[in-house]
Amino acid sequence: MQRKEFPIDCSLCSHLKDSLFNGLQPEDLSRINNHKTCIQYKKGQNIFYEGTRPTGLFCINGGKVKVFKNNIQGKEFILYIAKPGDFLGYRALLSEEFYGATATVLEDAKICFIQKDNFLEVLQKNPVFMRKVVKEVCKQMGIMEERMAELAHKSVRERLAANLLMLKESYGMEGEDSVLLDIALSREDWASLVGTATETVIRLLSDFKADELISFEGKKIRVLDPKRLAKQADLIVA
Amino acid sequence: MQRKEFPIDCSLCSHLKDSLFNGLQPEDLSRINNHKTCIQYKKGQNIFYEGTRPTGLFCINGGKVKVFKNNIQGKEFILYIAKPGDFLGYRALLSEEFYGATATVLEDAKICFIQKDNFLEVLQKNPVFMRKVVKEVCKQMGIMEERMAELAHKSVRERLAANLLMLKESYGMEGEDSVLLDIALSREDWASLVGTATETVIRLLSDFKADELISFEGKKIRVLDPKRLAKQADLIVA
DNA sequence: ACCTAAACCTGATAAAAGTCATCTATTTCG
DNA sequence: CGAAATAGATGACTTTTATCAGGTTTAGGT
Repeated sequence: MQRKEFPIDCSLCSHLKDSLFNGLQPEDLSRINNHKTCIQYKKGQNIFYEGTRPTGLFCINGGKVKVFKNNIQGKEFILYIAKPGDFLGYRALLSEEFYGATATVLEDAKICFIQKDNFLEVLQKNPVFMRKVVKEVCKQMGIMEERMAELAHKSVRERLAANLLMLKESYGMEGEDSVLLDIALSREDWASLVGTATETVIRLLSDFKADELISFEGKKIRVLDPKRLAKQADLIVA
Repeated sequence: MQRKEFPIDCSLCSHLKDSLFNGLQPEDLSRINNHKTCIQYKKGQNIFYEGTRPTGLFCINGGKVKVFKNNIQGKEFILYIAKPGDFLGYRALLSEEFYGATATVLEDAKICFIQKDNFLEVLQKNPVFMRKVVKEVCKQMGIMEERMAELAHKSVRERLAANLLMLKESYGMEGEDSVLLDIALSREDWASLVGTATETVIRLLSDFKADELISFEGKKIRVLDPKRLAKQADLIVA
């Protein structure tokens, strides 16, 4: 498990514009920049573990990461899939708790780590940044509330369709007449995301494929008919 | 629908010590105090509606309130049950979105309303208070993540047991050898909380009663055997 | 107190989804 | 390259839970 560092300057980071650090004063950004460590991770490596104490903030520069909880039987439930520009691990950092979930690399990643103190100090002395962080956290919470209600009332089929559309928003690459989800998830990961068994996901994805709602492209999925997929998701009983 | 106001001074409020306003500078607290309106609500009245724009913050002085989302078929899912000292509606206020849920009074309530501007200004000029709010929001988020994973992987029986224990923490009144849940929820509300059908809740509660895990006391539930209930909740397959 | 509506309960049935077993395809790695 | 491990797929079966339909009890309003 080698830790390969790579050099990068926050102010030149191509994901700065998508990040919460966007708009930070140059002096604050350089403070962040000067106190960070950037490491390359391979698929399958863990960034942090549920039950451990956060010591800083992770900022994704490249690759994809899943954040999940394990239940007693070891079944995963995926809370988020993070992409470049996203912060990782700030929830537990700000609530001063242990990590509530584990983060594992889905696709080879470059991730910068900012020491807790540096991040918190920049946060404290910069009310505008603080306000942005609060806004983002509350927005995320709204998304979670939505997802929770779905989990409570929608069928697995509906949830799978909803998740396909959700990933289309974040990872969709527009083709002509269809959208490729630029993220390689195993059937097991799909099951962890939707909250169901792997076999059920396999069956439902085949159904969707048979109905020409999606097609498979290697490990990736192409969304052929978002509208009909939305109908599957929305429980439009009609 | 009469709006009956009642007079109260924040600094003398018996729930101040449980509230996020606790520790606020006297001048800030008095600013909040001077710009609030306190109203009495009857059971069944709504505080705010999903899809509308927040104009301020609600602070519960007495009674209980459920915050829920409605799905397309009109089935409710209860996100929180708020009690005196709790803030209501701050999530949407801080994320600058419309309300994502509806709030309805479960037990006659006294609720203070603080105009958005006043709250936000006190928040902005008071980094310590801001930090407390962030901490609380992130803590809530952790709770939601936990609940979401439960929803994804636990059976209805387990979730009902878990919710009984959860409400025991917030509303439990210790008796000798048992704990009364001091909150009157209808079977339908229990179903909305657990994420299941009303009939299923009825059956499972009867089961739990037959197993002498709980007993009924009017509309309230007495927890007789928290330990065995925890076993029901925890999915200790063994 | 009485009437009505709502809440609560029970049983029968059906649908959804989980589990288990097995088999095939695809990676991975020595 | 070939063996082994992992991922994907499919069928049979079981369990869980929702739904529907019918009851009874309780609560609220006049």
